[in-house]
Amino acid sequence: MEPSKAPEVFLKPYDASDREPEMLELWEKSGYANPDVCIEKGITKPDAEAYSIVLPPPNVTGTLHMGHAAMLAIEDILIRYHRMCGYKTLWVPGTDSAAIATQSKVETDIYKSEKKTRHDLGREELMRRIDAFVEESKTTIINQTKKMGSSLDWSRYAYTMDEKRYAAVMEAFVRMYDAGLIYRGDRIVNWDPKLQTTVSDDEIEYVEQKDPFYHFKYGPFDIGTVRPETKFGDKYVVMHPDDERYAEYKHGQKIDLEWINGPITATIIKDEAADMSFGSGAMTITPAHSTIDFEIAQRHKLDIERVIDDRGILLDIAGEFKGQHIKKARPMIVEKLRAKGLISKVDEGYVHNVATNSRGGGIIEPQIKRQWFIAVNKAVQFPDGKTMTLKERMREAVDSKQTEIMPERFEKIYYHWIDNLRDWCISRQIWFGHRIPAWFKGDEVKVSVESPGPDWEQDPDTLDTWFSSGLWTFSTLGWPEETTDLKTYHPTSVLETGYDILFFWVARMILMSTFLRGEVPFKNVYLHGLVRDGQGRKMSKSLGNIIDPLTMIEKYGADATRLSLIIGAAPGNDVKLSEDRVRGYKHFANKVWNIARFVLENQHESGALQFTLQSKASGKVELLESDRTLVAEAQNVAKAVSENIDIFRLDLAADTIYHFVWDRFAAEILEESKPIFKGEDAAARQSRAAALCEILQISLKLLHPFMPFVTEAIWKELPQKPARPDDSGRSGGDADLLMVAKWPV
RNA sequence: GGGCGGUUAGCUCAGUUGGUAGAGCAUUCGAUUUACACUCGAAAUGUCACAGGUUCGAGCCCUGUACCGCCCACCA
Repeated sequence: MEPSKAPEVFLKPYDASDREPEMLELWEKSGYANPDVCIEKGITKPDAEAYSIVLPPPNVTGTLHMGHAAMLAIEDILIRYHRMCGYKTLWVPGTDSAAIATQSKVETDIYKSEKKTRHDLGREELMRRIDAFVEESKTTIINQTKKMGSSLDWSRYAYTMDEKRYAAVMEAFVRMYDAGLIYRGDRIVNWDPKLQTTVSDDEIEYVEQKDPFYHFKYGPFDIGTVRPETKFGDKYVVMHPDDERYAEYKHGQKIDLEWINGPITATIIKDEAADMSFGSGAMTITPAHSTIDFEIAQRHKLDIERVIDDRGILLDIAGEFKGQHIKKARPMIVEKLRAKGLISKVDEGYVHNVATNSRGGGIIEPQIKRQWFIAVNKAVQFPDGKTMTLKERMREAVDSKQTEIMPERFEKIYYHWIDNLRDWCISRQIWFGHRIPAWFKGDEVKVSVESPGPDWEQDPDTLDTWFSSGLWTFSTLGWPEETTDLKTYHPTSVLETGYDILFFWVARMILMSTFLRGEVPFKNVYLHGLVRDGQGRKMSKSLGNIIDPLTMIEKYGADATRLSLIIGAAPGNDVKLSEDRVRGYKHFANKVWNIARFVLENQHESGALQFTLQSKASGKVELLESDRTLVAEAQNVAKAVSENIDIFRLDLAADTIYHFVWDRFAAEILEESKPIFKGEDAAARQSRAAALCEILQISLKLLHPFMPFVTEAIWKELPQKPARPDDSGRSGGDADLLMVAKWPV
């Protein structure tokens, strides 16, 4: 008996760079990433359960890095698995404007090439430049995203600054304002003197710094500071009420003393904020430039006076130092105090944390400013009738398990964040972003989407980028319109993202969704780890240890790149990635390819692949007992893989199928088959060939979510697509593309 | 200062309700035409950080210690 030939493509090793673009085109043409198409073609039942993920939108102006690649791989696995299982499956793509980052990038570029600042250009011109930059660079990230094999529904693409999302942001602001959740007030905020804008608490990064720590004689007290330049206005001495060292001083008592610019009268304040164990236990306060001092001042209704302006220049109160920049003034002030004999001691090398703007900004200077805030401690009524504060609601969402965070340990971190949450400052003084729908006329303020009249001026500020991001799960689905998409796909099934943005984003989406829709934005939060280099270091340009996903895709294929990010990556744990790892999985792709070749070369024994799944129904060929056992084994693997995916253990799922395919199917089952095919027993040959076909199919399906390209490429070469054994959910038999074939469980 | 995670083979890591220590990569030796050299087979390597405790039995549970990493925090 002559062996039938496998299709000729199998005579060469699998070439990912050759086949992947072809598969991408097949998928794109099919439209199967769009659930509406799947329903139309009878692949998905119209009343099937929905499964949806909204892609955390990458920065429009960025390029794809391994973190994105990991995110795309994980989400695509979940999506492809559920699509194959028959769910009405939607994965919504989008990009983010990343306001501050984008604006400062464009500003920097302009300054480099033209020596012009944004003020030279003006607001309109800068916006034009930014739009042009965004337009140019967004195709880059979109194309790179596609190369990973991400089965996103591009017909639903959203951009945070597009018309619909913009409208959603305006609507959200107005509704929250009307509900009394958004207010405008003078409060102490984080001011970035470099970027000239406020920054939210979460965007602050503490950087360790070494500075001299000065001890001053402040009347009878010893006070310390690293910032002498803020001390001009200090006229209150604060100490703990229980501090026995200062028992003789009474709250409110006045003391005359000599200070930087002459004699002043200081007032004693007893407050528990003073730490008895730190230094002398006594401190002076600068309420206008320190959050804690501001709070003390408010508690005791003390005077609050600004010392430093928005650019870091000393004000009138500094006397002879007025007009100086704080950096330059500091040594001069120290010198003067020293000359007056007011310095008692200097500790060089005092290590402390300095607040900086994590978005490439400067050192934060707390300032009192009139800004827009979201009140997190104010009780309001939610759409579902509940009345509570935002904080309480955010806690409840997770506490009640409406939203489950995985790995579970992150729930604690989430609670901790909420408990320490203060009112959220949402206005920014940068130009690129969503405008605040507030209108001013003299002292009057009106909040509305449209201008109230010709003589009203719009608030020049823009919104914190996370305000719009908070709406993302539902603004992408059409909110505020009550669209079919919104009803079908919200709350979304899973929010999958890196653990580093749990606070920035996840918590804010819960806030926005519960308030504006009365429901959580997602049922599950799955947090993946960070991708690091082979030695566990962060990937960075300066270390030169960046592994570029696109390079890996070119060299080893997207399938290999995906697997390298999945296998061995336990939920929430960082992944250490090396090129060797990616290479190893390329070998695996080729292995699968050759398994298919071997099976196809022997298919003549069973009268073509179509036999396999039909055999039971038609009764044409009876599998031998031993072969039935082998098929059952593959089916058990399918069960194990499914169970692991269901609990987000993609690493274990991938590991299971990997080892079954290589160590069991290829190494043992195929090897054992060789003598059978050489043998004289025709029934045994036929039965074995049929079993191998069956196992191959199961394997391809199980592998497909993890390595969609090579499996789809093999599927395409199957001489005859296997017909489906049953039609639960789909009318067209097993599909033309593996992407929508029925999951084998 | 508070919290979280980690410590298992040379390297990177699994080990899911406690039951004789595992994988990949790397190393060494060997093989080869009914798939695959992007292959196959075999070998070697471990006081599971340390010290106690619970248990018939602990990598796993409890207590403590050490080191590494991360997050949070307004010590002036």
